[in-house]
Amino acid sequence: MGGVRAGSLYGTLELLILKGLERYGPMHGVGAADHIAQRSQGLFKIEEGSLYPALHRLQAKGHVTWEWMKTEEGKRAKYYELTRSGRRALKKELGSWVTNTRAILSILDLGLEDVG
Amino acid sequence: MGGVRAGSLYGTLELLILKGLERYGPMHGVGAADHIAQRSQGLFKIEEGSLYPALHRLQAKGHVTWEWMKTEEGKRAKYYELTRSGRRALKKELGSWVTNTRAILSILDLGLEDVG
DNA sequence: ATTCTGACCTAGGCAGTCTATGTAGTCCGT
DNA sequence: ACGGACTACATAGACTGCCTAGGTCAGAAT
Repeated sequence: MGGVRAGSLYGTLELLILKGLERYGPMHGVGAADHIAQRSQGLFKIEEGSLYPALHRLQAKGHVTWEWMKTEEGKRAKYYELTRSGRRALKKELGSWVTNTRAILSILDLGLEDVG
Repeated sequence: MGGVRAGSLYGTLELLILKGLERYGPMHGVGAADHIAQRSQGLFKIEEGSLYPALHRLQAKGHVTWEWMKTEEGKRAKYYELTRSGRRALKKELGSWVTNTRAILSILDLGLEDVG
């Protein structure tokens, strides 16, 4: 059943979404969540109650914009795109995440080989 | 002033405390927090309002026990010690943390060299 | 004795995720 | 054309965990 209460990524969801938009260009909400699920091999299943509020926060901060478009199956969906500010935020938050993770690794007395 | 709102370690505080107890044996609350601050080079400053509730949760789960003792300066303090169940929990949560972190690394398209 | 300090405690706030539920647009079979 | 199924979006309320901002109490220092 894999799949973890994604409390495990508390605080990193916005970062993961931004990264997805950078890698693949405009995506709709469900697409972004799917991307996260796939890249994590199904470990993180983002629920809609987490997903949409996160997208709305990103938009409120000006990190993304959106427009209605059609999916490949012809359904209408909001396609989100990174803004310049979003790219800046991505870079910055990526840096923080790495710094924090490095610190936790050190506290846990783990080396890279344990994570890789 | 370095020091990050430790929201950055949301969900990992109990794990970090357990690890400290494993490494150094019985410690009191402030000692555990100091250990985390030191190993993270001052990045994580655990506030008392986070620290004590976390210790109480660990105790409620049976992962630690405590007894009153004296610090080197002669002050009384609760010294916490890992229980068997605590060691098991440590091992398990360590594994989860590594798994989750690995997944996030993959989503962020980062390699070990970026974290190490 | 009084003050100071270190360790402990807790209520209430807040942010982010989840559960549960609801809505609207599009497709498809009949 | 209509009904039903499906997809994407949306949101209220619960819950968890860290923080702020108070406070208590024992022992040391003066």
